Amino acid sequence: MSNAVDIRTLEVVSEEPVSRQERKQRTRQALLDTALDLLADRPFATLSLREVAKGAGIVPTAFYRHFASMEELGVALVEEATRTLRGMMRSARTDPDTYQGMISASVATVHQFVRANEDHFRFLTRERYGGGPLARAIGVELRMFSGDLAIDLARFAPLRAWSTEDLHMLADLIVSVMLTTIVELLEARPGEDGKITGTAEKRLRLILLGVPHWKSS
Amino acid sequence: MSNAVDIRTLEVVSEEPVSRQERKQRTRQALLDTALDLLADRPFATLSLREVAKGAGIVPTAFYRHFASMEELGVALVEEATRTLRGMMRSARTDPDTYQGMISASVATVHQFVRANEDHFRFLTRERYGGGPLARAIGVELRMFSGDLAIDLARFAPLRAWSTEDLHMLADLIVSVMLTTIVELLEARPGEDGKITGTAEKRLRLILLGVPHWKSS
DNA sequence: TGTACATCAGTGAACGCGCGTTCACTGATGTAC
DNA sequence: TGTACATCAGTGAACGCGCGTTCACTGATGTAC
Repeated sequence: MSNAVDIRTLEVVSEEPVSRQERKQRTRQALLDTALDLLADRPFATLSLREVAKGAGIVPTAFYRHFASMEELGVALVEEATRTLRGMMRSARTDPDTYQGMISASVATVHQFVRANEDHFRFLTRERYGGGPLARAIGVELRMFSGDLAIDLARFAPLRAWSTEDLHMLADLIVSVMLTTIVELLEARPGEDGKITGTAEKRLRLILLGVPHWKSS
Repeated sequence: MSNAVDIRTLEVVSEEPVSRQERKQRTRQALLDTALDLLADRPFATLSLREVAKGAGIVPTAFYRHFASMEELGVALVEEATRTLRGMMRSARTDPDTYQGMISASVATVHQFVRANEDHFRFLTRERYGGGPLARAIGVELRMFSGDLAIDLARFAPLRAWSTEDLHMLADLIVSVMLTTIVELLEARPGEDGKITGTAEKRLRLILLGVPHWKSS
């Protein structure tokens, strides 16, 4: 857990001069990091401004130098976490030209990103259905994600003839499998990862098996 | 919204004698109903004992005559809501013998149950990923649900040869589509129901199209 | 380079409020005889 | 059927606590000349 005590120690040790702007940015990040830590086992709505400030090593009133409210911090967290999500999407878009290659590569990418950014994914999946403005912001982001995926899918030969609507249906279905997989990975006990990614691949394989036989109506 | 003021009025109007036991049961139900009302737009963790008691028309300290804590009330709510879920499962198990019949009947059942019990389904989907004991209790229930579905699926001719593991994979996939559909229905604007159930049917149809071509490894 | 002033991230006291929980109580319902 | 006692759902005062937010402030960093 990163808090301002650590940061101050670092500042003393490494003698670099730090501008006021940089210090402010570091405190802001400490607030975001503290919130993410606290979110490991509780929903966002239960976080208090005071405990986040305390964790970041500042007095509660100084919180307002960075965010007008906890909700504003929440929005910043959504932005941070969805940056990770977009990174994952970009990383998965290496289009090998077989289904099986695409499936296992995608699942491997999801696995790798989830393990490397558990707190971001936990936050996203937990707040996705939590209601309120954060859930709405995450919903918008996931719909963009799904839209991008639909565009990518349209390039695949077996899907060239599909209507836009059906492509979106397929993309949503794939996203939903991915989200289920992400939640399973986050809830997994150690050593279960292989089983979970294996099941995820099976699910995608089954879905894509139906594609050549699809008729829209 | 039901609260004790209404209840007392009713008691005065309808002159039936009410046993102490019955009165207690009614107050307990008023607490559950109040909580469910408040949960329409907030996660469970943000409810306070005091506001639930107030909504049910009792003083905060009387809350303890019914539940030892808010968490205990939450568990009771999960039980109430999953009773609705099990009712839906039972209702959907009318096994028509074609895929298309099964698909449209199941989706229609889900649609009908969601619209008739929006608050129960909103509670379940919202708390499913909210962390804590409620999320765990709901997770257990959904796994049972999926297990029952796997057993039902095993009776279908095209699935007789499938391994237990693959049947569970398929059942989980179907449950995940159903949950996605439920959330979409709860977030829908008026008039969108047809589009949502249509998409849900397409998703299930695509999945089941793959079934005859499935090979396990 | 040195001085005088402006900026502004962080401080600390103070506020009123709703919270969960304790406790001794009340009075209607239920039971034993 | 009538009386005396037990039960127990709901009451109301009181507590200490953490909350978000206000305000005037401090003192290091930044800027103008």
